[in-house]
Amino acid sequence: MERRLTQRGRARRTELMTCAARLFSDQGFHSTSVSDIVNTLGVGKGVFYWYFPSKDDLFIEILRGANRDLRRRQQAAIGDEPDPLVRIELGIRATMQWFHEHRSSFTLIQFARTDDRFTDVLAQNQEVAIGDAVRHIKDGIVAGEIADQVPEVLAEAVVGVTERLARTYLLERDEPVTEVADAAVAFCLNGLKG
Amino acid sequence: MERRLTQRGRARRTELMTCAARLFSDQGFHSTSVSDIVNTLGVGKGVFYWYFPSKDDLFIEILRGANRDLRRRQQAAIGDEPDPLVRIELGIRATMQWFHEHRSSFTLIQFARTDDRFTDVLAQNQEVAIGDAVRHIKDGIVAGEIADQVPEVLAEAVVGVTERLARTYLLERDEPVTEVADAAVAFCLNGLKG
Amino acid sequence: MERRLTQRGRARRTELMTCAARLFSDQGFHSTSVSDIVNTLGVGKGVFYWYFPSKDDLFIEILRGANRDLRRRQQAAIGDEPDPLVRIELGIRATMQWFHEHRSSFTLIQFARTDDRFTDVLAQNQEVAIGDAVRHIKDGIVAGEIADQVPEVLAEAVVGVTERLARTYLLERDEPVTEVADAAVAFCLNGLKG
Amino acid sequence: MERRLTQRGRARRTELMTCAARLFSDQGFHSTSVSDIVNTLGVGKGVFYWYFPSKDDLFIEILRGANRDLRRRQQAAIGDEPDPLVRIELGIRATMQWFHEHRSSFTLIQFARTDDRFTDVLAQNQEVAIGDAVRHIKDGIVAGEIADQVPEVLAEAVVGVTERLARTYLLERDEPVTEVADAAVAFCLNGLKG
DNA sequence: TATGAATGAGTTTTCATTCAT
DNA sequence: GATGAATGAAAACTCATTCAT
Repeated sequence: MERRLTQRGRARRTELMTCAARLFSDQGFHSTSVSDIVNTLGVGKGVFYWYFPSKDDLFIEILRGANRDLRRRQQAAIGDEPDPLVRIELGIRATMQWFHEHRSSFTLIQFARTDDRFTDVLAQNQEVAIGDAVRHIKDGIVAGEIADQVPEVLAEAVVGVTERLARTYLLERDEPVTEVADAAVAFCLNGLKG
Repeated sequence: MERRLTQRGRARRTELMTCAARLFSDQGFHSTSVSDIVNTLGVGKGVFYWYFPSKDDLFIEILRGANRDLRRRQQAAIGDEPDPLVRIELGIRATMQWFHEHRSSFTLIQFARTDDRFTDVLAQNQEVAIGDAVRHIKDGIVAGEIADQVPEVLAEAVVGVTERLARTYLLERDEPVTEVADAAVAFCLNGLKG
Repeated sequence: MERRLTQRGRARRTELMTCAARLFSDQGFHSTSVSDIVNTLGVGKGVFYWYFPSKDDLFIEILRGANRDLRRRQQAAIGDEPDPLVRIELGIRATMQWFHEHRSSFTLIQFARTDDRFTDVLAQNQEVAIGDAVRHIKDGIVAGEIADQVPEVLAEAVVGVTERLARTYLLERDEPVTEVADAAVAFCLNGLKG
Repeated sequence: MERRLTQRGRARRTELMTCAARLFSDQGFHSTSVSDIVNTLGVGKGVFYWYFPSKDDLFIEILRGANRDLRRRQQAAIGDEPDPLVRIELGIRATMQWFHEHRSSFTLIQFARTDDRFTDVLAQNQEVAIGDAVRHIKDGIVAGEIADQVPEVLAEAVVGVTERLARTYLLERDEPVTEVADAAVAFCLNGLKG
């Protein structure tokens, strides 16, 4: 049942989501209990269930929110750039930057992939993301700048490189974003050109 | 405590590991209880704790075993091939094939990355895997066949592409291994050459 | 604290009681939360506690009201009929009719009997009801129309028949009231005459 | 999943059922928590869930067991008595005696009627019980000893009288069984003869 | 070796009630 | 009078692990 929230209510809700996202990413979804969350905020346990029907639902909302945000960032970065290859480059860089700023979200997405209850949400998100990339790649193929391969496969490859470098160098080793982005861009553009 | 096992004992142990691996990958590590495992095998709960000190330990052993197996496969595939690029190609293909044959292991590795208790084991495994790839890449750079970039970064990129394509096309969509491997190889070799 | 209510206030109060009675009888007392009640009416939770000190109190009031109503109906039906047996018959018929029109109340009374918190209220109600019947029966014995047995026991038997037939045929099978009442009357009058 | 129980296991299971039945009937089903049950027995909470999948299931088993027992008692009492009216009388007396000895079961049945989760079980039980009575009544009608009315309705009336007198005089006032049974028999036989 | 039984801390969730605005 | 927010004790249930036999 959708609840009508006051100003204060909306603030609480956001507070819960932020707090939970951090705890989930730090200790893992399963190791974070609802008690952990409400204790961290210093509120009663009922508060949680006033705003979310269940722990799972909260997690799903976090996932959805993260994806919405990432996509917004990508679109903003790409703007109305005409060259498909440049669009892809801008997309990779924006993604890298966003992962850098939202490490916790990154971890959550990784986890969500391993639990049946969340794979659906993820699948929807992925479809959109891959769809975006595919459009640019098709443009690039038409323009003769990208090898004539199945665009979707190329898109997956680009995403694979970006995510992997982000995890290893941004999350685990905390290296400078720009350099990591440079490496990803270089590898991907070469991979695409064929 | 290391236990001295009889012939039959070793068989039981393996049976437990195989069964657990399948259940973990099907339903997730957390959703699979020790009871699930022993019930599936139709044995008592004591059996489990006779062979493994804890559920975590069992999982770690599974991970270790999987990695040992994958590496063996890669090395066998590469043999003493002299050309570094071909070595990389053979490695990618062997990996793809192995993922195809051991889907469940793939899922488990994905999961292990999201839980602090297992990241250590994974890190060790990864180090070895990346180390292998790095050697080939360095050879390739020396031979002038690969762009002069940080070899480790390139290795990560290759692994990123391989894993991603494996997950999307082998696990989720069950497409023919060879084609997926072809795509991975093509993208990676281009990405490496610069 | 007795509250002085405005016109509108009394309406609200009645609305709450009616709504709660329906929910209690549909889903059971325990399975109906105060939230359910106020949500059904589309009001805030404070409203409930403005009109009733607690959920239990509300239920008790509902019980009292139902009984008051039933008794009024019986008395109206009996009027100043002189023949004791006819008085009993009219009472049975009125009761049956009332159960027919107030199924939910019937269910609530059944439930109340199983919970210590409400048995007191019920006991009082029962005493009155049995008392009424006992008077008619005594008159009947004096008039030689009813067997000379302990009047209270006979009264209980009559109530037993009436309630049972009401539950089985009115509530569970929704059969026509008159026929059910006929059957109850026939059995009871025979039972009484001895 | 059906569990294979040892001697000791079966004893525990019975112990749990007996204890729970008593607590349910003393304090009510809802007011008795699983913790109450296991604490009363001085065992851990897991024990409960080792033997029963849920609190509801336990309750259902108790209901089924009680009914099985009551019916056995009725059949034993009736034996191969040829006269239908005497059979009914013996049935009423046996029932009364059983209610006397199993007060707690009586309360439980009353409660079960008010909760949707249990009405199914009850309905099955009732069908059997009414069916038994109906057979005797039909015989009685054929023999000309019972009024020619719908047998099922008569059966319901008999049950109504028996239950009501049992509740009022055995449970609430603890009067001697034989006298209560006498009263029930007298009223019912008269009611049946018409 | 193997089994069924037992433990109990820990988890998610519910809900009657109170409170600040 | 009325609302949404907050409380927190208590409930049902889970499950890794240990133990007696």
